[in-house]
Formats: sequence, C-alpha cells, structure tokens
Amino acid sequence: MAKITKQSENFSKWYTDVILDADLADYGPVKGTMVVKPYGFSLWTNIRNSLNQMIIDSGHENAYFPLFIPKSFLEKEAKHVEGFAKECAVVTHSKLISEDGSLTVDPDSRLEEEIIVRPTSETIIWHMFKKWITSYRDLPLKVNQWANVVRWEMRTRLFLRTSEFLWQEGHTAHATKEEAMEETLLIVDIYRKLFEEHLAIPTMIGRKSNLERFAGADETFSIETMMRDKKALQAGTSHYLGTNFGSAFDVKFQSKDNKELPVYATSWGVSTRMVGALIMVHGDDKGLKIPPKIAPTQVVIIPINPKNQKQEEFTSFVDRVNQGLVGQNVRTFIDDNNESPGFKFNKWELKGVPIRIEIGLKEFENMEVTVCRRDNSEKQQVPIDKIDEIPIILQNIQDSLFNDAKTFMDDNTCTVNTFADFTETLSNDNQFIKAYWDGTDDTELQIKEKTKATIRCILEDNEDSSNKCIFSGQTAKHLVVFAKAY
RNA sequence: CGGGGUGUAGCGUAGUCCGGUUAGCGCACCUGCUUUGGGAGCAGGGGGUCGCAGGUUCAAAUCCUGCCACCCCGACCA
Repeated sequence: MAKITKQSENFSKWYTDVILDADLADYGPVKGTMVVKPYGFSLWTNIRNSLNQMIIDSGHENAYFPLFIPKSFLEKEAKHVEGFAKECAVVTHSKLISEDGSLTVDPDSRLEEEIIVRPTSETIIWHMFKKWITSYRDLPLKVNQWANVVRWEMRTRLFLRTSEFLWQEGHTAHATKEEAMEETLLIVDIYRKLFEEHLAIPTMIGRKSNLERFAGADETFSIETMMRDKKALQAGTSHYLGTNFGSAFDVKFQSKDNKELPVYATSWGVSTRMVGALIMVHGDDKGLKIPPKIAPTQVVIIPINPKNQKQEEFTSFVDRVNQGLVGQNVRTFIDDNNESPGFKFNKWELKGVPIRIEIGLKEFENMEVTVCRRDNSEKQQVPIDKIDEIPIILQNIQDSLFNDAKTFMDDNTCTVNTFADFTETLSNDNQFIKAYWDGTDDTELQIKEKTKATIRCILEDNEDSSNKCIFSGQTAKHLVVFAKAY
C-alpha cells in the first residue's frame, strides 16, 4: 500500500489509486475489464440489496434473461440499432482447433446467425413479452434482472466505464401511456431515495435532451450527480419507451371490451458505475469514505496492546466491546494482526470504514473506548456501558456525509443569463450551470463544441417568453443544467 | 484508424547514448527475533527467458531489422 496521489494534484490518478489500494477492484486481462475484489463486491452487494428490496416492495419481480441475443433482434428497433451498433461484442464461431498447444478458430464452426452479447436486454425481453402478453389481465408486467452487460468501449475507467459491467435492468409493460409514465417516474424516485438515503449522494434530476436520450426511448429521465472535481456523472436512468419496442416486437393486448391495443413500455437501470460515484463524491486525500448504511465494515476495532500485559483480560475486554456492537447489528472487524497501529489507522481510513475504535491499556483501565469518525476525524471517549450509542454516531455520519455533499453541489451550482458569463464561469472552474436553452440540437452541439459542457438534464419547461436562450437569443424552451461530464 | 510515447521481478525504476563482472536499487513478499497510541527495527531469504523473433559480434538489456503489446492525445459512450 503506497501513499495515494492527492486529489488536487491529479484527480483521476487519485481515483485509480484509491480503488487499487483500497482493494475494491483490479484490472482484468482483457482491455477494459475489471475484477471486483471481495471488499468492492461486498460494497456492491450492500447497495444491491438495498435497491433490490425497494424494487421488490414496489411490485416488481426478479427474473433472468439470456446473455446471448440473436443479431436480428437488435435490428428491429431502428434507433436502438443505431445507438448500440458500434459497441457490440459478437459471437461468430463455436469451436476452436487445438494444435501443438495453440488454439485457432475453426472456420467450419461459423454460426448461421451471429449472436450479440447483450449491451442491454430490451430486445430479448420484448421477444419474450410477446409470448407472455395477450390480455389486459397480463398487464402490467413488471420484471427486473440483475445481470452483466457488455459494451465495447474505446476508453475505459474502473467502475465508471468498463467493457463488461454489472447492473440491474427493469423492464415493464403497461396498458396505457399514463401508467407507463407513472412507472418511469416511480423508478426515478426510487433511485433518488437510493442515492440520497443509502449512498448519501444528492441528485439533480430531469429529462434528457434529444441528443442525450437513450436509443429507443421517447423520454429519458436521468439522475445526475456531482463529483468532487465538480464534473457531472450520470448515475442512473429511467426510460419511457412508449410503444417503440411493443410495436417492433408486435406485442398487443386485448382490452376488457375486446379491442386490440398497443403496449407501453419502460426500462431503467443503475450499474456498478454507482460505486464510482460513491468514491468521487465522498472521498478525500486519505481515501474512501463509505456511508455506514452500505459499508462492508461499519466499525473497525484496533487493539493496541503493548508488552502483553494482562493479555487475557485485555482480549476479553476487546471481545466484550465487539459483542456489544454485534448485538446491535453493527458490522464489525477486529484488526489484531501484527501491523503497527499507525499503519492500520491509515489502511482503514483508506478503505473508508466509518468508525474506528481504538482500544489500548488506557481504555482498558478506564473501561472505555476511543471512537474516531472517518468523516470529520473527530475523536471521543465512550464508556463501555454507552457502547449502544455507536449506531447513533453511525447515523450521524450517514447524515453528515449527505449534507456535506449537498452543500458542495449547491455551492458549485450557479445560474447564468449570458453566454459570456457561461464561458467565463467554465473557464474559471467546473460548475453545474443552470441556463435557458432554445431546445434545438444545433445550439446544444455548438455549446458542446465551444465549451465541452453538455446538457445534463432538462429541469423545467419555460413558460415565460421573456426568457431567452443563452446561446441563440431565441425564446427559451427549457431551463436546463449544463456541466462537463464523465 | 491518425499523432506521440513506453516495454528490465508483483509495482516503480538504474543500466541502453559509448556492447565487456554474477543485471543494481526501492516498495511489496517469505523466515526469525525484537516491537505496537499515526504508514516499526534488525538479520537472513526467494523471485528476472531484460516484450517477441531474427541478425551483427569473441561477447548484446545495450547495436541493426522485423513483429507484438500497452499507455497518452483525438473521433464513440452508462
């Protein structure tokens, strides 16, 4: 474990250092792939379990669809094809020939129809939905799957953009447009809750512009988050798909009054990218700060026991503290190996554990423990009979992580009315910039070209004709937020 | 696919220009002892086809030729 790069020195180097040194993940042998190590996977699992419960509680069922998708499926929805064509892994053969220890592809094993490794599952799911939906009684149909997907990316970064990633993708079918839109927004709200209450990450939520919308969607809502370098990260999306996939896969249902009607769809997902957001929202120069609710270890206990004095009594004291915490469902770890105390302090700070408890002879004699918070480095003594207050401290940490991140985002979000102010603001510093926009692709593209900032989402529609687009001067259609994005 | 760069132990590197001991060092790792309140100390130890292939030479990490891989910058993106 080496010292990590400072955020102010090189933010993206800091990001990589933290991931590798905190043992979250490592690089896989194929370019762009990532191995999620046990500590990182435990974190992901905690996030997943929180979200999974919310998905189940809101009436969805988990299922699993195949990794392999016939190429022809992907061709069925025109915009969807366009969106994904350039980043698909394709299976073309089924056999290898082994010769002198080296392997070559058997040309005779070429597949009749090439198979796509799913970049997302709309097509295969709607293929199945056609079989399952015939009557209004079959609706709504609401499934979710936890899966891996593959997108052949040019530039990859651990957690943020990898060739293969883990995610959850929900797919629903509804009898009416209104119901599908309601579902789309329900999910947005679930994601907002997940981010705010579990990940302690404040969000900015709105619709995507034409250019940023999901390929095949009529409307995309996105959860935008601000990283510590003030760049935006799209951390979740929920799509209203209209009848695009229903009609592409010829899915219809019979209504109560015996009419044949189209089916409306939604899809929505969050991925291991969330872990990247978590790192970049809360982390500091010492490393990660993991919110208690999802932390693999909430409290690390570090015994400091010089000269083996009163060895047995000391050990049972440490054990008593641990049992007290475990009894309150606190996830603990006792780090009693031979590393020096200072080394352990740094190691667990790097790994982002919310609370460190130090127990030495002093604490042992006073029947207390030293509690140190990762979020603000405050230390306090807690008597052993007040150990049940630790969960309250954990909740405080959870809240203060959110509040800090919220303050940071608010402090770095501004509103401008002229393009001169817009470029001026961006050249000084990254910011989230709220501004009026005329709603055209052309304006969006020109602003992107000139400033590298893109429209992250549309916050609201503009009703007041005196509000003008900051770039074209035309009457504004929307109030949007611009930012440089990951 | 265009421009630039780099390949020496798990990681970081010295040596390459100007060929010549057993390829050196730091971190990490292993063993033992001593240690433990903010990245412990001492002693010992293991680990290298110097990216690959060919060539020049008495002799190649070093010179020549070809190939490969990876990284950075641009066009694509959750």
